[in-house]
Amino acid sequence: MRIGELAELTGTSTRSLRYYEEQGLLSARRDAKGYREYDEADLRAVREIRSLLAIGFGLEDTRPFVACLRAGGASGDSCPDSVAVYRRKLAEIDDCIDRLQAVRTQLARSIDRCSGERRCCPR
Amino acid sequence: MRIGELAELTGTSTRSLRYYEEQGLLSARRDAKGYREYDEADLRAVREIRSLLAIGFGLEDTRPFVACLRAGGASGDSCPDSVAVYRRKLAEIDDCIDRLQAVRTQLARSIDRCSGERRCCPR
DNA sequence: CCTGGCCTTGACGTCGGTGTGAAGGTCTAG
DNA sequence: CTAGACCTTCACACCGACGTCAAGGCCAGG
Repeated sequence: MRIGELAELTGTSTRSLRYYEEQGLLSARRDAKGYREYDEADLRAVREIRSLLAIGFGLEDTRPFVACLRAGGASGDSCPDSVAVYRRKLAEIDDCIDRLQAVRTQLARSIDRCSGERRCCPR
Repeated sequence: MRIGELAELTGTSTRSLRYYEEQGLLSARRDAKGYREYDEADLRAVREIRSLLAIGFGLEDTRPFVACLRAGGASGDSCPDSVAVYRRKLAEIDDCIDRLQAVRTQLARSIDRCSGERRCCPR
C-alpha cells in the first residue's frame, strides 16, 4: 500500500509516517514512480508506534518495540529491550505520580486554607 | 536593587526576569542609566512566580497571583482569581494523575504478562 | 488539454521558558 | 588607560512531534 492509505489505516498523517522513517523507525521500499510502498509488517509497526505514543512514550522509546516486531516477535513487547523500556517508563510514571500527588496535596491545602479564612479575600 | 541582585535573591536568571517583564508580570522603574530598579514588592512577586512555576504552573497561571500581591493581598493566593486558578490546576492535576494511573496499570500488566510467559522473549 | 488526486523533497512554524551570544553603554579600581 | 563587572537590546537555539506550505512529478478521467 502507499503512504496515504497507511496513514488512514493507522489514524495518522503522511507527515508523521515520513517523520518516523526519517527517525529510522520505518524503512519503505520504493516503486517505479519513487512512491513509498508499505506492507503488513509496516502496518503493524506503525500501529505499535501509535499506541505507545498515545500513552506518553517518546518516539525513541518505541524503537525497541519496532525492532522486536521486525525481528519476528509476536508483539512489540516480546523482547527484553522492550520490557526494559516498560520498566523504565513505569518508574518514570511512578515518579511523576508522586510529584503530582505532592503538588495536589499542597494545592488542596491552600484551597482549604483560603476558603476557610475570611481574611483570604480582602476588600 | 538591580536585576542581577534580584536574580540572585530569587535563584533565577536576569534573562528570566526580563522575560517576566516582557510578559507583563513585572514592571521595573529605570534609573538614570537606564538600568532596571526593583523593590521589595518585586522581590515578593518574583518569589511567588518562581514557587508557582516550580510546581508546574505556567507563567500565565501566575498572573492573578502577582496581581493579587500588587493589589495588596497578604499573599498571592489571597484573591478569588488566584483561588480559581488553584481549583483549575487541581482539576488538571487530578486528570493527569488519573491518566497516569491508567497507563501505570496497563504497563504493570504488560510487564507481568511478559515476565510470566516463556514465549515472551523468543530466540 | 486540463483538472484533480496522489505522490515527492525541503524547509519553516509551533509551544514555553529559558540559555547564550553579539554589540554596546557605564562605572570603578588599579 | 585598561580591565572587568555591571547593565542594555536584539535575536537565534533548544526540545519533540508534528502542521503546513511551496514547488514539482505522475497519472487517470472528462
